[in-house]
Amino acid sequence: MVCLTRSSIMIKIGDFSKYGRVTVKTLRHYDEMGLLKPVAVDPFTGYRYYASAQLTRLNRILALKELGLSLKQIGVMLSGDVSPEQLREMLDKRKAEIARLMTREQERLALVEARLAQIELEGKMSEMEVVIKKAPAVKVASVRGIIPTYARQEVLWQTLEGHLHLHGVKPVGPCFTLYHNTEYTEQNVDAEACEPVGVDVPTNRKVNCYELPQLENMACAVHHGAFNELPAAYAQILAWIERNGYRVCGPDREVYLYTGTGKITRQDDPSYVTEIQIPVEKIHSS
Amino acid sequence: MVCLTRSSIMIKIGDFSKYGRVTVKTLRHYDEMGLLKPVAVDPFTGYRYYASAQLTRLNRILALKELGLSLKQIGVMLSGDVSPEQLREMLDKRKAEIARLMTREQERLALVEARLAQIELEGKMSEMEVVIKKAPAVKVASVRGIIPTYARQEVLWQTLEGHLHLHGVKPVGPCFTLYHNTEYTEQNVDAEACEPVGVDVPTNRKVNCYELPQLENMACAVHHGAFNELPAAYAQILAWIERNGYRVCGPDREVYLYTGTGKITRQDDPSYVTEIQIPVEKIHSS
DNA sequence: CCTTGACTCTCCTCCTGCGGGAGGGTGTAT
DNA sequence: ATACACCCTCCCGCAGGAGGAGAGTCAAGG
Repeated sequence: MVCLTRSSIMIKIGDFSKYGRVTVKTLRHYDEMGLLKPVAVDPFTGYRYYASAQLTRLNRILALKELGLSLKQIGVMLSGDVSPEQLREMLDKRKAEIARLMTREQERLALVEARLAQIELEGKMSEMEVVIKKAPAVKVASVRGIIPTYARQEVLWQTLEGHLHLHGVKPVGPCFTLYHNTEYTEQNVDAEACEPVGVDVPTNRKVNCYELPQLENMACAVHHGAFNELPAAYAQILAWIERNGYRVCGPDREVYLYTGTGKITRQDDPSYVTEIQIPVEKIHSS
Repeated sequence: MVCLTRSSIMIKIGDFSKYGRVTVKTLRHYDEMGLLKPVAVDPFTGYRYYASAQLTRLNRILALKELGLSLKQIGVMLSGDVSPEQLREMLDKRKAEIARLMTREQERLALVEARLAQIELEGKMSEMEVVIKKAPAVKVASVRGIIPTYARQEVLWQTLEGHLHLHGVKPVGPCFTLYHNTEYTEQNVDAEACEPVGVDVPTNRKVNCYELPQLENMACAVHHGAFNELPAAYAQILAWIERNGYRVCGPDREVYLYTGTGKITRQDDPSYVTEIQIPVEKIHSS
């Protein structure tokens, strides 16, 4: 059945796998990878024969695998031509990787717990999902001004689109409004109507053209419905931001993804689709 | 270039991928998985057309993916027929999984740091690898006794092998010695010579036959060299055990994987291969 | 109307570290 | 001679896409 000690110079793969506590499949895999070649292979039958001394190398492989290193990295480390400095470098890299993974899992844990808390509270999943995304840099033409209420943006848009039409420039993406108020207000809103453009647009007293820088962390959520429901949507996102340990760190955007014919005629069209994007940063909980 | 807002009821995959900040590949993948089907597919060209309202579902998917859930699980959750209780159960399971993963990574981090410390200290990798392995339950025939020194085990082995030969029983694996001393000693060693057997062997005053239970955590290392070098090997393993937060918790085994002709004639044959197995348990560092 | 360039489609392969199984040869003990 | 336990080499599958080949489509400008 199992080979005896005295014949151990030529161990068949099954016995070697028992001594090393790994599966036969694993040994064949390591052979194929070049990590652990049997001392002999019968040229006729293809049988692999191992020597007990190879358990040392097998253990080395397993020990490095315990550290979470890939088989390829292990192969490099065991290839022999690695200096202690290189070795230390690899382990340092691995250490940083583990640290990254840990913080990531930590965040996930927090997210899951926030979800669970919400389910306890409301008995269901939220109907609005908030996701952290990156906003790429974008060149915009814009008109900024103080408007009496959120609903009264027409003057900004008319100025902007007239200007673009005049210069024959077409937007290259959905338009959006930037809200510069740092506190919530119902009146005298500091708003900036923006159209993404592909080329520079001549500016004047009213119309600007510049590049919005890339933002790494935008809390984004899509609102599907009338504009007059947007405040409720904002409230939900802000609650999410607070629940998940973030803080608002800049002007938020309201991206108009679908507005019917393109002319905003009513505030209460239920088919409108708007994305709210709020730049946030992580609060460093010490 | 990019579709304008007013035509957004039929968004092509490229634009939709920009709005949702995912790759086109990902969208196609989700389509194939059945997670997010476009509202329309041109039957002639195969072009996928999305509606901006589908960003809601996309965000839901991304939010759940952030939690580390698999696409399959997400599919179940979004299928609609999941009660809040089931939902909570799934999240609870996920939470436990994250916790498991975290402790695992924690351990890995400790292992990596132990390695790094060792490299700092010795300037190279250890030449002996220690690995934690499971020892399966094994039925053995054995002879136990107090022997004057480690090297003087012949009497035990002669008794045991004579008995086995008498009953025509052959070992089914490499033999080993169990050392029962709880403290280190050079003299009057409490040793037990063991041969794994497949069937019950008649016992007598000297020879026992019983099943060694399975052990979950054995610190294992292979020594490749003469028996009189074994004390140094033990010292290394014990150092490893201490460095890595374990504690010895039972009698250790010395497994004779290769002993030349099978008759131990010399103590200093450099081709001997011996595995040292020390049962350990994790110290709960509070 | 035609071209051009940007999109889009459907395959196909690759990545990690093996596990499972098919189909077929080996070795040894009875 | 015949079991029966081993061993071999493919090949597929796993998660979540990335990368690319080869070919078809669409819209704008000349």
